[in-house]
Amino acid sequence: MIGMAAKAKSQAADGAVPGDLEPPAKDAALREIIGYNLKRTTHAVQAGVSATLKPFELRLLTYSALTVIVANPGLRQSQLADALAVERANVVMLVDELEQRELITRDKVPTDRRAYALHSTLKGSQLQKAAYEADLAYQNRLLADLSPAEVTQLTDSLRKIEKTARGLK
Amino acid sequence: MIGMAAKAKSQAADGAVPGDLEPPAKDAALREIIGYNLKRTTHAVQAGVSATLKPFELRLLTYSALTVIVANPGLRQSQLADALAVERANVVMLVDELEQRELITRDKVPTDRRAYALHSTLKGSQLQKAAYEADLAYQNRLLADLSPAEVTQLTDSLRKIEKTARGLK
DNA sequence: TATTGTTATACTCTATAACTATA
DNA sequence: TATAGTTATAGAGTATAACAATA
Repeated sequence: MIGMAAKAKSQAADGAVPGDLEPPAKDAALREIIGYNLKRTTHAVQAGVSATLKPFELRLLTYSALTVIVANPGLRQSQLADALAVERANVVMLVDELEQRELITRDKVPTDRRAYALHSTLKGSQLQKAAYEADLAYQNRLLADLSPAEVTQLTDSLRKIEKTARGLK
Repeated sequence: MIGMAAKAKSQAADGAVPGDLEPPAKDAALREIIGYNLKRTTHAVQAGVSATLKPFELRLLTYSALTVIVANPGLRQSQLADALAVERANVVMLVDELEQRELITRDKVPTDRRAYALHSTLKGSQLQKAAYEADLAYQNRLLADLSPAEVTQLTDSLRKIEKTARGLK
């Protein structure tokens, strides 16, 4: 909160008040900017997810990568990059980290000697499962104020926007 | 895209197929994770907004800060930090940058010699207005697939989630 | 020529801790 | 003591460019 008096709050709700020296609600100017709402919400959620993942020694990205690998055994690094919507170059150290922790293996592909096939180890699958359950529990708390229909609507809208954004690029 | 055959695509849509060697849809494993959908969408949108702001030589944060300052003349740096949902320390260089570009002024507050009151200059207001219009135009393209009701619902859901996330912290 | 993985580098956003000058 | 602004530092996520090996 921006620390304003109740008086200023009601003024802000009434719209512009000439000579109003108190600032209006903190994000009034950003309220209509969808990108900023997305950013604020994402940031707040990510802080929670990061905290949820901390006991598993996973970050957002390592968790996401591990989840994709568990669900898609044998995929290539470039496919993982696509799935995570980041550049190939940025998954290298990610995969290094998971491999060093023996959560995944990087296996040579006989038919294409440039490529690696990624597989989770048992340890990796187990860690992913535990982290995933913690994440889902966190999400349930996060979405407590939303009806199932609202959640569906939300993810639907997010995907539409993402698709449009990538298309515009 | 993860570069799969149409065959694999339809299999993925049908659910798990034993012995399926093709990876399923790229984000299938992440589909139910609201945090990841938020992140992906936000990232895609931010790339677009950044591109939109580039001609004005503004970044996401400098644009957001300038917008808040234009709408809230005289606010303090700590209030700006609150409005942007970042720590005080992180707005210092932001404000430095805007001040050096003569988009805002940092004025001493007579009643509190620790504080600065932030005001946009004419140049700053004009730049903000132009950038804001470009941003709104981009948003309109971004939200083209959504009905007004969906947009309202989306921002509503985002705020609910943000509030819950900050409350859980 | 195009693609897979890699290295190196840099930028943006953010947090934390410790400091100063006020209040 | 508490607050406003500051400095310094670190970490996370991402992009770009250039390269070797292979297709």
